[in-house]
Amino acid sequence: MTDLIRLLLVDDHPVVRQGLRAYLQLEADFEVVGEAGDGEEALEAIAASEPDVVLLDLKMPGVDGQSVLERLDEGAPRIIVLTSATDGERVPAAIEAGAAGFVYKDIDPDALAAAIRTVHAGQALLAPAAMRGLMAGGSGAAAPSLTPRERQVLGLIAKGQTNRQISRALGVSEKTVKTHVTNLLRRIDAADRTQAALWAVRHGIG
Amino acid sequence: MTDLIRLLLVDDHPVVRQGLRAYLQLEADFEVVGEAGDGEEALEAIAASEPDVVLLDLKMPGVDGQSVLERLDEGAPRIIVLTSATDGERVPAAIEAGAAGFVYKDIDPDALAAAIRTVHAGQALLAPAAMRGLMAGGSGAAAPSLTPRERQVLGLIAKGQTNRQISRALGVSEKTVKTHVTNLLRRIDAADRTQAALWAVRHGIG
DNA sequence: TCGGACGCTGGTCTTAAGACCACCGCAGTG
DNA sequence: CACTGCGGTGGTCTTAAGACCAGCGTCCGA
Repeated sequence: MTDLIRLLLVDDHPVVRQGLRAYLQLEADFEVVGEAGDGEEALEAIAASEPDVVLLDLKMPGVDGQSVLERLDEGAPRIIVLTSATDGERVPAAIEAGAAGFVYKDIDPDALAAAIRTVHAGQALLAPAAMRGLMAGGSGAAAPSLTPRERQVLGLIAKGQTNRQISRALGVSEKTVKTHVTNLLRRIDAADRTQAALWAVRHGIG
Repeated sequence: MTDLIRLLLVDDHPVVRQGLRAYLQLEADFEVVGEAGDGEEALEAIAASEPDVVLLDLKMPGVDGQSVLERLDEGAPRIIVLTSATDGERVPAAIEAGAAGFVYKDIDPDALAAAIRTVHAGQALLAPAAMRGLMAGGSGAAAPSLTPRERQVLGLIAKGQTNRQISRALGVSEKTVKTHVTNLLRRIDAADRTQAALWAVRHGIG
């Protein structure tokens, strides 16, 4: 095997990185060239070690995975997003920001190795069926489709505020707040403010 | 070294278990006698392999860590709860249910080994300062003050369900659900279901 | 036995929430 | 110019939500 795939592991939990390294070192065509515990370190490590493929956790303190994706240039390594079942909602935005695909953290080692090789070969990863609906609707239903004001109102809903409280906070009438609420509920396909608040939490709003 | 500490690793992410095993196998006085990916497996593995110390993740699908703690008997192994910075709110309830202490998942290997030995020797782990306030007030304001049914209803609120939907899911009248909602709102000091849902998310319910 | 906790249910009432109708002004675009 | 998007506001109406009154039966501990 002459074509080594250079890997960088980015996750804030050392045990995750250690576990990944333990798996990946067993593959003859992989070389783990570095690790990073947050986005800042990741950017430095990418520049320093020039990996081919980065396994990137999105949810990290400080500079997170999404920020890393957004700061990478054209000639950057391929990115596989590591996610867990409860964090899947961040994935569409990450894909849109340039990630080549994603895997669940509970993936078995053979599948992970295959994913890495697939991505390294320039192909896209096939999303699990359970994620396709989310990704199909994801870009359309994701936070960017909210107007700035709607997003602001949503953020306050996600802090548990009533319409009246929000109207006072923003210096507008309660009627205006209700309008924004009605509009944003339709956009994010939520039936009520409780669902909207939960949606906001999952999308890192508020 | 004649006194081996038998360890069981419980976490739904294989990479975490693999990483932990990689660390812990380096310690001469530790023996990793098993792994489990959820609470059910954990209970079986505890019975089968009789570990001295269990490293237990609280947040797992199906039977979770808290349930494991609640099902263990008096003569059970010592439990160290694995948590991340964002899941700290579950810790007080876990301690109350019998865990000997907790460590963050980003702990370094030496500190983890020391924690295991401390717990095995029958001592309690010292909580980091950042957690003391939470634990001091934790027992009073934490989830255990909710009745089992209230907790269940709260879990469904935190999934965005209406009272009617919850009544159908639980096979009770909507009136009953409203009663539980009224009661739980008062207990967790929330003004409405949206705040309750957010509270639930923060406390790892639902 | 009694009292409290728990789960269940009914009734009455108020109100916040949200849908859907309408309109305005401003800015940008074809 | 006409149209769209955005932010703002008013009106009407329905209903889900939640507070607070009541009651029942079961279980458990003092």
